[in-house]
Amino acid sequence: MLSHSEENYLKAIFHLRSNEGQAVSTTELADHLNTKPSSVTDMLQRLSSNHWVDYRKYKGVILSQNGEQAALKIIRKHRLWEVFLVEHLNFNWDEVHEVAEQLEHIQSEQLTAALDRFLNFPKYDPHGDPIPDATLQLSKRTKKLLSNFKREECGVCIGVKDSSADFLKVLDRLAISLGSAIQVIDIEEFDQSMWISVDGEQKYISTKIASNLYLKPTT
Amino acid sequence: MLSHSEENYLKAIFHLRSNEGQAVSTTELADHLNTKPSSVTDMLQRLSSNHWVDYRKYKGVILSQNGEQAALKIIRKHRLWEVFLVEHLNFNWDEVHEVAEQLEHIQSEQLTAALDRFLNFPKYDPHGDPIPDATLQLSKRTKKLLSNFKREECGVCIGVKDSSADFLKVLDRLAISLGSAIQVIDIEEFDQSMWISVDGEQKYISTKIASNLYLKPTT
DNA sequence: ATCATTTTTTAGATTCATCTAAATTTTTAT
DNA sequence: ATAAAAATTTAGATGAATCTAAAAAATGAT
Repeated sequence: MLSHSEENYLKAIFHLRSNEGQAVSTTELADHLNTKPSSVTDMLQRLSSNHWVDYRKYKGVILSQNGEQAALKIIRKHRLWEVFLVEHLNFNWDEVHEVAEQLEHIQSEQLTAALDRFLNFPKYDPHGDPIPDATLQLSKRTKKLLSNFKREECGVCIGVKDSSADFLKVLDRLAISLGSAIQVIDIEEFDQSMWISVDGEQKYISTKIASNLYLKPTT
Repeated sequence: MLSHSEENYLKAIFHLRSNEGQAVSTTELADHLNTKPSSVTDMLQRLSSNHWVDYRKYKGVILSQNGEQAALKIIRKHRLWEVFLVEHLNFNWDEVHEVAEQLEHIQSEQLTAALDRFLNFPKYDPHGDPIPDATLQLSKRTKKLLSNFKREECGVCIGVKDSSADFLKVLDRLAISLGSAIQVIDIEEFDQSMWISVDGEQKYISTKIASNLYLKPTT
């Protein structure tokens, strides 16, 4: 059984290892976990001796098979709880993280399964991040251009295709930023320009804007 | 901020101090918490130095004002989560405790308040124990004779008025015991004898039985 | 290629929560 | 009232998770 702290380390390694396969460095982990490199070294040696990670002195660390499964379980719980908090307890997006950080450590397979069912097996959390399913499979994060969305579809802004200053300026004026929750309200037949809601505010955007915004679908 | 362990001690002292005002002994606590008396002494000294309890060597411990408020907060969370687990995640009564023991330590006033609202401000948990409200007031535990229940009312068996062997024998035959969930299905006009459901099983009981069974209302 | 800088590890402490074993205090039974 | 038994506390250890300071290894700039 993993301690809270061990779980947090595994999760951090998972998140930092986005750059697939690359080992994560001691300092990176220390920064991410708000701790000191020496503490990280201690913990990595312990996690390594229990085969949760593959750690080599001075060379950094990657998750073992076991470690990755454990990390995915925690991420699954974290994201399920976020869905619960937002959809059923009316939390805002910025309020969920801290609480989900605590809830993700609750140990009960039964609880996780029941929560998943209660929430109707959601595929994405409120930030648009994919939720590992019961078998810990992460659905491919399908980043889609807003212009490919249909009416009613929801997503979260995760990036831009065109990153020119001009484009960023218009996004700023429209109050569209990383993390904005966007739903397509209607699409003009005439030119495919869109009526969308951005964090609850209705806006109108041109086709060119829509075809340069990447969203993660949340529906 | 209290640690998990400190919270568990406060809760244990609260529960054991049912015998109002009486100090709780080291051994009692050790038994209840599955730990050793020496560990209890250590913890009591620490809790005492932070004014959570009033502890005197060899004389036992009682909660301070602070300590009692803290204990009530934990109990409030525990019981709210039990309601959630049973009513929304389809847990059975015997399955909730272990998980609620974990959930009760989640720190978030916002979460507790939102959960309370989501559950529609329940007054009793699934075992019939009262849930402290937002101001930590415990509603008086109204133990009622089953014979005073109306149709549809629910309760949990918490004791008997007549404790003769004859009475206990008939209860045993009817599979009614401490903790049984009872709902009144119908009451015969003729003699006030009752059709009830006991843990889901329909039973018929005499007026005399009904007037010797104490229940805690859960509705 | 070597030396300065940066990163990482080791060594030694600290705090929390627990333990066992020994000492002390309280209770109880004669 | 006093001795035996029971309960409680103290003393000394341990393991987890952290820290600071010092030592060691890797990196990178000339």
